[in-house]
Amino acid sequence: MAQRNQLKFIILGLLSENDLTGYDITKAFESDIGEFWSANHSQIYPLLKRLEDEQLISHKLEVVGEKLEKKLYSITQSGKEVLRQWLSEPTPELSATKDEFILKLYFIHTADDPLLMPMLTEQHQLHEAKLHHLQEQMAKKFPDHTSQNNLGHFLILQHAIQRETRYTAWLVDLIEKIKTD
Amino acid sequence: MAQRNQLKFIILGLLSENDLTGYDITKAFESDIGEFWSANHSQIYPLLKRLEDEQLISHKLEVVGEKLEKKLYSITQSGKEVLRQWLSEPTPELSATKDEFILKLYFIHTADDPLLMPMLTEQHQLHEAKLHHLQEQMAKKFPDHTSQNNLGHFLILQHAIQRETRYTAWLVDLIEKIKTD
DNA sequence: CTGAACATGTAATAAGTTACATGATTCC
DNA sequence: GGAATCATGTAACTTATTACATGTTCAG
Repeated sequence: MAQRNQLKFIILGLLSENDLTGYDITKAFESDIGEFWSANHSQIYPLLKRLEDEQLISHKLEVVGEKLEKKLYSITQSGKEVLRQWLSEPTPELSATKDEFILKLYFIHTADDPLLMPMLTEQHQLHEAKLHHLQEQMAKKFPDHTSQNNLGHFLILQHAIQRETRYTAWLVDLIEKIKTD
Repeated sequence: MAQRNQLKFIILGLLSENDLTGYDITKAFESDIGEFWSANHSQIYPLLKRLEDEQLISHKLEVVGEKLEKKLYSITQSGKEVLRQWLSEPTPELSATKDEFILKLYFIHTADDPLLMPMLTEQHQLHEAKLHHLQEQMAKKFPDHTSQNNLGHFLILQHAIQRETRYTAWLVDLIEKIKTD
């Protein structure tokens, strides 16, 4: 997808919370934010340079040990404004979901197709695992069931848990129905 | 996204049901399949050529009126095999959802942020409209509430309706909760 | 001392969007 | 006759993935 550079805003958003290195940002996509967005380091490092050229962020060097230099990035005032502008803009596009399993399902025409049941059980396992993972994240990040200063993060976890609960239940129903055919 | 060419399989899948022109395929992404995938004609026409080079599809010319030539594409035996192979492969990747609103929400930290409520009401409208649209589609495509020879299409519509119902309910809850704060 | 994790980059390629470009047919 | 829709293509650019490439630090 060549959509209008959402990654740029994610980086600004993350830097608005903490100063981070490119590596830290890469890691963020493997945990927290990875629940609902992805990016590789090979995309992140060049973009950090570009954002610095645009003066939305700046960096200072931190030396670790003998010689390893880390670039610790901070958001600038201008960067904060760009971030806030993005947040305040309408978000009128409901992008297509692009779930490969759903795509495949579209091309299964009858309940007796031998490919159907394996597909359903595979997805059931995957979504149940995802659900458990999300529930663990929720328990870990919000142990007292309140959002504190992280309302957004709390809400999207809650939302994702609801989504996966619903997805899993749909698959279970379907598996039952097709079994008893 | 440079994911492993799902569009290729969508085209093969569509052509396995009917012979179609590039224009027909483009239109399919604006209706049916557009609920859960998107593609532009500028991506479709070159890919049709490539798939023909790979001998997965072939075309014959149909002349309409005086001189307009349409290319009506058909799937080949080899194409059918490639499609079936794709369908039978595991689908172990739960791709990140990439919902821009969810992304923005992540960076809203407190319930009293003035940006929050407008975001929620905007999304509520969008998702409610989407839900209605899906319900209409369902009523139109499956008026007798059975899937006939289109199980897959029926199921993904059902799934999408459940998803949007859940999404809308979550937003309504949230709006209520924040209002009475 | 060694392997895992930290840390940063580039290159090649693929996928996707937006804009440019043209012409025919059908319906009113 | 004119507008909407049908029909097909290319060009320029951006975004994203995979692979290549290198070196440091820390924990056991």
